[in-house]
Amino acid sequence: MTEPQTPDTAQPAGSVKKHGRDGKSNATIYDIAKMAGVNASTVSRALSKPGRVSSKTQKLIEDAAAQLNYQVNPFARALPTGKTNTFGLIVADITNPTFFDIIRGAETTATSRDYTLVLAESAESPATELTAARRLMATVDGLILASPRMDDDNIRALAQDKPVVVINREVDGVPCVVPDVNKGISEAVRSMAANGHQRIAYVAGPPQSWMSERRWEGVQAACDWSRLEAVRLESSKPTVDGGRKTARDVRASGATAVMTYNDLLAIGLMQELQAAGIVVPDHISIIGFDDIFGADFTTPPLTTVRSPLGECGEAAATRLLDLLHGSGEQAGTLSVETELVLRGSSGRILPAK
Amino acid sequence: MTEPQTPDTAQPAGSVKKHGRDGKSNATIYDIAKMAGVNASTVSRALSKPGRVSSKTQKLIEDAAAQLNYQVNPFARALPTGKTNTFGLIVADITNPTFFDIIRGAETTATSRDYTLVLAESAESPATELTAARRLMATVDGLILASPRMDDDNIRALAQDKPVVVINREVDGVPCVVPDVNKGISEAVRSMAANGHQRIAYVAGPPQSWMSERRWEGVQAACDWSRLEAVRLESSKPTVDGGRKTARDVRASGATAVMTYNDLLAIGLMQELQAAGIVVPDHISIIGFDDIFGADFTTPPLTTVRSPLGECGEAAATRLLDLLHGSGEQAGTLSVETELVLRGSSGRILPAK
DNA sequence: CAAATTATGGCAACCGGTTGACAAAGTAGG
DNA sequence: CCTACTTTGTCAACCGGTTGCCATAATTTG
Repeated sequence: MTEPQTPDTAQPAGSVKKHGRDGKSNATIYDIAKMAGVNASTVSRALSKPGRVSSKTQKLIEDAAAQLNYQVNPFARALPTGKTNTFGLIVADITNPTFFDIIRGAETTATSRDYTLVLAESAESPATELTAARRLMATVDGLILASPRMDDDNIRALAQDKPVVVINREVDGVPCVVPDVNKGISEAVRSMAANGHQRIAYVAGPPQSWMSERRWEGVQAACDWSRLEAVRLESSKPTVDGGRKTARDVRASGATAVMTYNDLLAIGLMQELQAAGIVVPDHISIIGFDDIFGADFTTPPLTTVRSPLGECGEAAATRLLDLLHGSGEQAGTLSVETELVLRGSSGRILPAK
Repeated sequence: MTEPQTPDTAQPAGSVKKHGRDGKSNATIYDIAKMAGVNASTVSRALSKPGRVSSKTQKLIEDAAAQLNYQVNPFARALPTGKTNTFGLIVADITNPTFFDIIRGAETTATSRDYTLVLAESAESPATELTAARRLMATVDGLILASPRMDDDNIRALAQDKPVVVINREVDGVPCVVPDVNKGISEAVRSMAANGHQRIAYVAGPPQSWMSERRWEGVQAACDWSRLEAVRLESSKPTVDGGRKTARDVRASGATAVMTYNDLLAIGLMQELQAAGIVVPDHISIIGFDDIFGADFTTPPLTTVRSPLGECGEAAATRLLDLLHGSGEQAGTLSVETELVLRGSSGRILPAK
């Protein structure tokens, strides 16, 4: 359908030659074999199995290859071996800055280990995500799922097929890389306790977000420990706009400090509160999560619990690569530390006047 | 070297079976052929050439395929055809938010047309960029270069091989998608003229940036037209930090309004000026370029000349896909409009006191 | 110096599709 | 009813590597 039929007359005689094919097309191992006077299989071995051929034929072949500017055809190689030197990364939302660093971390690691990164997005939809994953599965050696939205079962099913590493969520039986929120949260809560806050609100993220629950649990636990009161509020969407819409609930909650599921919510909330004349942090403290790009653009700059997202991306890619090369653990969760980044949006509350 | 030798004893008898291969491996067209009682080539035709086989065998085959949960092997298909349904996107810096919309635009378009996007980064280095491009060339049907740093000649050489589309730069003989800065700039300059500014500074970007020069030319032209004075300043790096460092020069320049090569510079500059007690926009107006994510997080929010980056990504991908399918222009530049986004960082200057 | 090993290269099958050439079957036209 | 023209499906070659098996050459050992 989408593929236009190519009528036999498509290639006008000796007309302008466009892409590829023209003359010095790509050299194959057969060309090298001919030039070096050996068999193609010898060339194949010389080029992939070190030590399998004598050093002088090796040199002969390498010279010929260099001269012909040879490059392996990845498809021809992938066909018999099934290996593509490629892995996939699926993120929930490409424009969400949370994923910027994850992508970069994964890309850097991939390139440095001579792998290619294929990127796909799920647009926050479990169904799209599954489709994308299935599609990628065919062409990659392994898959990284960052903040996946699909069922645990689906993830496990995928992991059955090829190595899969999950970021930002824990799935039984699948290797995961997850920021351990507790350290960062307890630092944050202690800081708030020290500043005299007594009642802390947590603005939750999407209901299907595993991480949002962990953060809420962390906040509750830390508040318990510091003998503060924790209240939970919901948000419509984990975006700046969603954050604005929570302002009303936040004020109604009577909390003097707010932690939000992510920085986007925090920024939106702060904008809305400031627009209503509320001074941050004098009247209310705001703390986000993740320390995304732009978190310090605000006035005051946002205090936040940083997750080392770049590291997560790297770690996940490294783990996946290890898995592909036979080393590395089969499953289990790798924790990375979080920490409080203290900026201007949190502090001591001003005595009510 | 990196590939661990697999000793013959690698597969311990009937041990734990891991990924793939185990039993219900992937079905091939041969399996379908057997099941449907036809030849494999008939299956191939039924599945790709619509109308080439009778409707009843078609149905027979489709049923069998569905039952076997068949999926084409992309490599097997790519080998004879050379088509991979994949294209590459190389950006200068993955963490630069400028590129995120481009990436998303390209990814969305790719997915919607059933293509897969492969992402690579050049880390702002022409050499790395070229390497990445060469590497990708082997596995993709075409390539998009966003703000490429390499020579025009290298780009043309790549374009010789497979379709290439360039974003944010004009290269002779290669299809390009470039925001036309003039409209946005003249809106910006007129706005400043109307607000009584007389002397406008432009903070330039990296010397090898094609776009930075266009913007400078645009600023000059617009200032000429409005009879304002334009002065040019240099920056060390096009980042927030680089922006901070230009604050001194900006103050020394005597300009009351500043346009910067990009939003990052503008944000850094604004932070530094504010830290020195200068009020934006009362004492100085600041206007950025691009309208990146986070440009409205600042206080005051940043006025900026928006480039529709998402559209650029989409347009580039669309153009590339058209090229791949035989339609579409061979070369030439597609302009997309820019516009002024008026926010709080620019305005009337306060009479010096 | 012959026999036993080992290092090296060649042969051919295979990975899973695609496609040109052709034969068999079906449909029309005379 | 027979020839001419379409359909529809089969055959076989091919894309460019990889790899098990075997034969020969080189080297070691007795």
